[in-house]
Amino acid sequence: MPKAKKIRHEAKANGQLGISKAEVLEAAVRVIDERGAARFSIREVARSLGVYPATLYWHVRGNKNDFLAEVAAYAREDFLLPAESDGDWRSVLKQIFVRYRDAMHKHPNMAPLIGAQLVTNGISSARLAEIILARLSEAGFAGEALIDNYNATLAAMVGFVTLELAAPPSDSDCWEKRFQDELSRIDADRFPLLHAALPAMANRAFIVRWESGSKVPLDGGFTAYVDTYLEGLARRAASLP
Amino acid sequence: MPKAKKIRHEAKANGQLGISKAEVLEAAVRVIDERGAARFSIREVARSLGVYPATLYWHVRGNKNDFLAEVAAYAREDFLLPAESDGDWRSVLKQIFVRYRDAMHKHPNMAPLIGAQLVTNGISSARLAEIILARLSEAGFAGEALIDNYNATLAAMVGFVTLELAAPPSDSDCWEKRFQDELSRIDADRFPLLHAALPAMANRAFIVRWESGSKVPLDGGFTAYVDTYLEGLARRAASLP
DNA sequence: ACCTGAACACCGTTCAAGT
DNA sequence: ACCTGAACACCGTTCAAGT
Repeated sequence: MPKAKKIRHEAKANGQLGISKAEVLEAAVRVIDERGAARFSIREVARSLGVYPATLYWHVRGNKNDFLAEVAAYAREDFLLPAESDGDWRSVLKQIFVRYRDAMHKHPNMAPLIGAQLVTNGISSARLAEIILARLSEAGFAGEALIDNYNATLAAMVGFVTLELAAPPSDSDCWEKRFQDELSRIDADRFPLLHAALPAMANRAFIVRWESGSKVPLDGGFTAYVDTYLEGLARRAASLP
Repeated sequence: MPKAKKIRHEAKANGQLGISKAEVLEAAVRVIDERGAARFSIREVARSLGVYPATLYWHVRGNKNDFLAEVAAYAREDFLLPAESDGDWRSVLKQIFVRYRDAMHKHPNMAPLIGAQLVTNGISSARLAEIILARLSEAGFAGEALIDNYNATLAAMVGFVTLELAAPPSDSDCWEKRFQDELSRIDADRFPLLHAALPAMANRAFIVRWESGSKVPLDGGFTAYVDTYLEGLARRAASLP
């Protein structure tokens, strides 16, 4: 009997037998948190549970892609705690934006997955949709404009964080050096503004950074982004017929 | 001599011998365009070039992740044509947003990759950074606020499209049916607004859609998103000291 | 219903060897 | 410099068989 199995056997010595779907998904989240989405593998999840790989196919139907989609949906549901916040629509939306970002920063390796995954799952997503629809209605949007601004707002909520937490290509730091060399060779004549701002921007701005937002958060950028979007939303709501 | 090799041998019968790095990256883009990022493999790229897998490791250093990062950077550079547009800063930024979206809609399978990839490469990215910095400066932003709004603007440019073109989990349409069933069971008491808007929103809004933006573009949402962001930016610029 | 055990096709990556 | 050919460890997925 292999070691992992033995551990599992002891852990399950109580009445509970077998493994639940929730356990599988939680284990998957743990694997992604630890190793990153790129190095995620079904066999690794199985190992961490002391179980044969084939077992997981019983709990989660479909292929690896479907598996990841369910993990993303589960995580989103798990991370997005109830947002029963009060205040006007503008401050509630801001709270939701901030809360989503906070949640993702606790699981940075999940962010790209969730951002680039189409599937959503069940109740908590419906609750989120309902809240956003409610606040946009309160702001004055209706009909087709309500739907358009719902899509815009959801994209705004998820968009910044997905980019902010994009993963660097590999763990080796050799490319970081090459990249910094490239930056130092940016032509002051062709790119005067970029050249001038580079000391302040290096590793703190898109395109010229080499570390992810999990190491170097872009707080100022996020605040500017949210405030700008909500300011625009308020202005456009005010000019509705 | 295997078939793919023979083809390649004939194709290279002219003076040109060997394979270039650009050829490798273009082949990779083709593979992603055709099969999607999830089903991308180094061996498949090698096959499409009539070459041994090991060959690719000579042209692109690092592992599969690094390979994908270079493909994403190359594609971004290739897709983002020069944007020597005239007009005030607001209309120029809008043009850039629209152009980026158009480019991504031509290679929808590349969008999630580019959106979730940290690495950028060389000149065209620097040009993009310079243009955005120039237009934001023109709007009145400077110093730390310039950097913050640069980050916000870049995220705004990429964010919506990344979500819009998120990939569905698998090619099987069985989950689409299950998903639509779930939608039809949304509780009208708990989610009144969502329930009411569902006929108009189904497959046309985040959370309640089952097809990607490559099949069902979210044009109205994108327009609302861009106009809202730029309106906010203009207002905040106007109130600068 | 839930899991084992083994099998198969495929992939990423390395490396010595060729030209 | 650039590519072959083979090798190895690992993975996704299936399936009959167990309980």
